Order: sequence, then C-alpha cells, then structure tokens
Amino acid sequence: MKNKIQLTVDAVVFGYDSGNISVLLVKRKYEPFKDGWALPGGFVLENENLEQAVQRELSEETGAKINYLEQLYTFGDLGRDPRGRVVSVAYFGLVKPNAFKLTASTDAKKAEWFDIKRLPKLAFDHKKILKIAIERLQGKITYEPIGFELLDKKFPFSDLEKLYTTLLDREIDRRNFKKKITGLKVLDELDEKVSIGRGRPASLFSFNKKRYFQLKKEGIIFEI
Amino acid sequence: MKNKIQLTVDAVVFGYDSGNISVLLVKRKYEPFKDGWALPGGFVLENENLEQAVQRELSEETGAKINYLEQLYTFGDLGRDPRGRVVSVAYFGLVKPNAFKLTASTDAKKAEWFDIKRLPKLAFDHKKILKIAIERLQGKITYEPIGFELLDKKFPFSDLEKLYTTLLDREIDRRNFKKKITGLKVLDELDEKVSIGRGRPASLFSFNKKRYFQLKKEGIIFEI
DNA sequence: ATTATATGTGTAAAATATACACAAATATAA
DNA sequence: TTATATTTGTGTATATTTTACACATATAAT
Repeated sequence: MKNKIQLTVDAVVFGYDSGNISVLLVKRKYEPFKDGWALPGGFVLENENLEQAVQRELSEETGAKINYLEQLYTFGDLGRDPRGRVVSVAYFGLVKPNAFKLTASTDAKKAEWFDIKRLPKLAFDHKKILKIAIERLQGKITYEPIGFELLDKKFPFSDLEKLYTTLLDREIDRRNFKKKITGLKVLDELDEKVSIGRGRPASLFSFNKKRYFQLKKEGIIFEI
Repeated sequence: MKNKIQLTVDAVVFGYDSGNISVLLVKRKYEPFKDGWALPGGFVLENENLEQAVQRELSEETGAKINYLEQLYTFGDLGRDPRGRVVSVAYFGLVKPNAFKLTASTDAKKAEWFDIKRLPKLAFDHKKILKIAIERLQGKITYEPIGFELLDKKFPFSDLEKLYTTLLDREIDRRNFKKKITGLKVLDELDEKVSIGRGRPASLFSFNKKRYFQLKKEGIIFEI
C-alpha cells in the first residue's frame, strides 16, 4: 500500500530519588547508534495502539511498567533517523522509585537511570525529545499535582518539598507550600512517623487519589 | 519494509466572525465516508515533514494558508479508519476572518465553515479530535493571548472582549478585562476610530507581536 | 549534656482580583 | 430637531490571594 511510513514510539520516563531526577535510558544493541544511549522505544505494530506499543517496548527493554503515561509530542522531521523516514510518537511517563527492577533484554543491551543533569550523548533526536519532556514536566508540575506519581506511597512532607525545589530549580517557602498543598486536601496525614538520620521525625503522608480525581473533574487548577 | 503504517495529518482550524466560532470542514469526495463532512487532512508523503503535510492538505482542500498552527495530539487507536490501520497527527490552527477565500479541489468536494455549535455528523473519529481541539482552544486562550490570531489586524477592543466571552462561554467584566490586557502591553492603540451601527465610535487596536514574543520568552503567564 | 539538624507552625503586609455605575459619542426614531 | 437607544470608555473601594518571615520541638551525633 502506498504512503506507508515507519512509525515508532519513544518513552521519556522520569524517576526521582532523594533529590535527583533521573530518566530511563537504554544502551542500543544494534545499528544505528549501536552501543549508544537512547530513549526506550521501538516500532509500532499493526495490531496494537500507541500506548500499548510504548508499554510493550518499555517492558521489553527495561522491565518497567509505568502507571502515569501521557502523550508528549510527535516528531516527524525528515532525517531524524538514518534508516529513512521514521515518525515517532513520544510519551512522557513518571514512576515511583523502587517500583520495579531494571532488566534489559531484546533490543537493548541494558537499561539505566541517568540523572538529568548528567546525561550521556543520545541517539537520534532524543536530546530534543528529552528537552521537551523536561519542559513539560516542569510546566505540568506547577498546575497539576503529578509530583505524587514520583514519590513512594508514604512519604514525609519534606520529600514533596524537595521534589518541587528540584524540579522547579528554586527555593520554596515551606510554610506557604504546605498551606497550598494542604488546602487542596489531596494529602492524608498518617498516624506514622519516620526518622531518617538526625532531626525531628516527620509525619508520613499519603496521596488521596479520590480527591485528586475529583479536583481534576472540577477543573481546579493549582499553582505553586 | 516491515512495520510501516499509514500516517495522516488532520487539521482543526478555527475561525471567528462576529460572535461565532467556526471550524473548517470539507465534504469528502471519495470513500470511506463519501459525501460526509470531515476535518481537512490526508496522507503524509515520504519527503515532507508533518507541518508541511498539513499545510499542503489545507491548501489543496480548502485554499487556506494558516499562520498559527500547532500540533494537537496523535490518534492511533485501532479501528479509527475503515481502510485499516491509520495513525493521524492532528493539528490545531487559528485564522483571521477573510484571510482567504475557500476553494475546494482535489480530494474534497467543497470546504465550509461550520459554527462549532451547529456541527454536522463527522467522518472517522473526527468528532473526538474536534472535541479535544475545542478544549485546547478554551484552555489555551486563558493563559496565552492567542485570541489575536483570530481577529483582524485592527480591531475595536469590544471584539476581543466578545471573542473571549464566546470562547469561554461566560461574561467578562469589561473594565477588569481591559485592565489586564492593557497591563500586558500587547495592544497598541491606534489613532483611528471605527463606528459600526449606533453607539459611540470605538478606538482601534492592533496586536504588538514583538511584545508578545518577549512575554513568551520571559515565560509570563496571564490568566483571564 | 551539648550541639547539630530537620520538622512543624501563624501572622502581618503586599499584591492581585473583583465588584460595581455613570458620562460620552453616535445612530435611529419620533 | 429633539429624544431615545446603544455602544464605548473609565476609577475606586473591597475582598481575596500571595508572600515574607522566625522560633520552638524532636531526634541523632558528638
């Protein structure tokens, strides 16, 4: 059939661990860019939709199963792949730390987390894709509480605060931030405390999904 | 080559004329959905990038040349096209009224503007695409002054106000709205007045693109 | 026991958003 | 030509939201 084009999906999956934002990359097993680092991804099959394709590729290449996944942008410039015309639908994902163990396989030699401040050279136009994904992450986090997707089920409030200062790359006033988040009522304070190293032990919080979806439904926007 | 998929582009182009928001549709010449209304669009060629493809299809099918065009979303569900697996990259465009004359041709019997409140039945999953485009339009207009893309070069302030009330489907306080827009300094007041029908003649304004790009660069957000 | 470190909490000032009404300039109708 | 209807144009007072800011408490390390 005429007018067919090679279609791929690529995933930019962000993770967060104790003050560092990292992104999941795979080392390529085959040409082009053999042994180079790239975003996980691959060709879309005839009988799967786009999101299935991303999840399949992520699972095959890294062992990851991502809960939060949204479409980012579609990259279709000529010459972005040396194999010829390839259009790629990029996705944007967030995972909790320790949500899975990395396991390489099929197309990828190995999968690894990279701090977004210390990235290796990337294959294809993946540097550009990653840049757009980081902008989306920074933009989105200011008006939707997706930050929780990056934290453990139970977390001290300071984790959330540190996540935001890291992502937004600026200081946040602890009291004002807490006032704002508390006002949204998306956090449940647990009867549990955790003490990490010195300092006063912190109450643990968990994320109230029900309330979150209610807010989303009402179109309520928050602004950090 | 394996793994190739049919790739199309579709355009949701909005226009605005004296209180009505309309969208550009074409009547299909061929099966599937022969004689049905659809978004302008078509197959992406091997040697053109996505934006070129949309502009080409728009030009071929409607004669339109769109200034403001951004990617909306990529639709890749199975079964969205009876011809088989077709993935479509949808674009979102805005045009000034009278920017061009509609001229049908190649694939389309004719092109027409439809008030978004009186839409015909649409081919494929174009209803869904249009719905997402309308949400994008309503969302975007509250934090980026893209409304100007829909107005003539010179316009009375009341046009802008009416556009916003129409798009957001709610009343806007004229004084407060003007305060906000004036504060952005994206409008230049001209030494010209226009009088349409009865009532006091209105000053004409024009949109200061330089200032607009400066604001964008600074990441300044406005909120209606 | 002392010191260092992280958590937890409230209030006052500043900035922003909202509510609100009448005069001026024109077209139309009487 | 006068009166009436219609649209534009403008400021201030109040409410709401955001920001700035400091010290007591609970623990670990020395």
